[in-house]
Amino acid sequence: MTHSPRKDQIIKTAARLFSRQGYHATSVRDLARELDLKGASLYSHISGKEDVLWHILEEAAQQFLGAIEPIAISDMPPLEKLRAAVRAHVRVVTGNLDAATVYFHEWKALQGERREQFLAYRRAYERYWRQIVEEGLAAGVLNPKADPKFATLLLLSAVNWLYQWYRPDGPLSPDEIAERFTTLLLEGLGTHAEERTAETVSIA
Amino acid sequence: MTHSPRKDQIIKTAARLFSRQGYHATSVRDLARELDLKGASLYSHISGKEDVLWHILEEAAQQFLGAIEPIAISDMPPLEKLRAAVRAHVRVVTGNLDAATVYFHEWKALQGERREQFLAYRRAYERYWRQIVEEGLAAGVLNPKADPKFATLLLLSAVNWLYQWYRPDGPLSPDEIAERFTTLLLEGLGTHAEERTAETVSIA
DNA sequence: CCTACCGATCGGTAGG
DNA sequence: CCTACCGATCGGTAGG
Repeated sequence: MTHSPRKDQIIKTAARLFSRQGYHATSVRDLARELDLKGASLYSHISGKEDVLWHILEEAAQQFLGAIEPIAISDMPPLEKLRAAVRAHVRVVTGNLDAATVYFHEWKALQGERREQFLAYRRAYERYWRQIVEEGLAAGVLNPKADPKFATLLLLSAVNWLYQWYRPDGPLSPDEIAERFTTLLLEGLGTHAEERTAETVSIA
Repeated sequence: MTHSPRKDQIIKTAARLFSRQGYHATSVRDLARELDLKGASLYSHISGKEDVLWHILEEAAQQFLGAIEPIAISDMPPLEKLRAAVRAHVRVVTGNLDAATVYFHEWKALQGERREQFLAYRRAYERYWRQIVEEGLAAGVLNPKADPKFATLLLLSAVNWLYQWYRPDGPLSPDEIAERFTTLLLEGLGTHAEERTAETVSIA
């Protein structure tokens, strides 16, 4: 976006405060104090408190969409798309942890048209995931027993929960986290002992 | 708990409002209006706004713990425990959707000791899940490549996200949702074509 | 359960 | 970017 450096700083600081205390629990004066100025002075840079929230949410939404879109419309093999999408999502969350937390937690504070706009962004994002899953099913590289809606939900659940537990000082890099999650999701938590035996027998 | 019917009604109504608008965005007068009385009248039943939040959160925490504990300490086979735990969790969420939403979203509004107490409940709950996963790994019924911490995280992500999309008027019953999730998580989203071939060959 | 009221704080504006 | 200020609303209390 084309903000002044000061406005960027305000938005970034607000994302930190909103992510920790929540939008409603953070006052305009809290935000101002963090920036070493008076509450009233903020209003030469912003038009209102919700305006700040909107900028955080919109930028986060653009990041998520901008990360997945090129993957979804590319001609990678479906399984590669899935891996790339998880990696992209994990990178956005880990690279913008405050904004991502606000994105998942605080959008309900939006009113009216902006709320609709935000939900449209989220639906568009989920649609890309759904597309990738359906391609994988059509290509026969995803479990044919998986309902597309449910499989998408499972993927989104896993990646969307990341902001709850990710810590930058943890032992795994974002890409390692993505890799492990994808592998676990694709291979499954089970050992498939019964299925495998049955299949081996039937093949033999 | 041993509340008066009126207090139960207050807590239930508060859970509905808190889950929709958030704790900080819901005023004591909003809550009173919903109960057809004046804001000040609430204070003969409650000792403060945070008190109401605490009751919602504590009851939700007790429900989650009360559901998983008997499963975790039972002598069911590990895979059955996992299925039962998912089913129990889904039942708690779907049967108390407002409280569950508050449980996941609004606990940050708690201050001091109650916040610590709440986090202790959540850690205890996650520990039960971890135990079940580790039993499954030890018994050889879970994918030996799965890191216990990661596998637990994946399970919790899937079940914890449920409150975000579950609607009581949806097509699937809670137990059907649990069943599909467990199957998908255990079998995995992939087809395992490569692995299966490799194993078949090595067995043969 | 009510009326009446409290001080504190809210988001935001005026004017410089 | 500041001081000074606004009306509205906040959670909560007193007293009945």
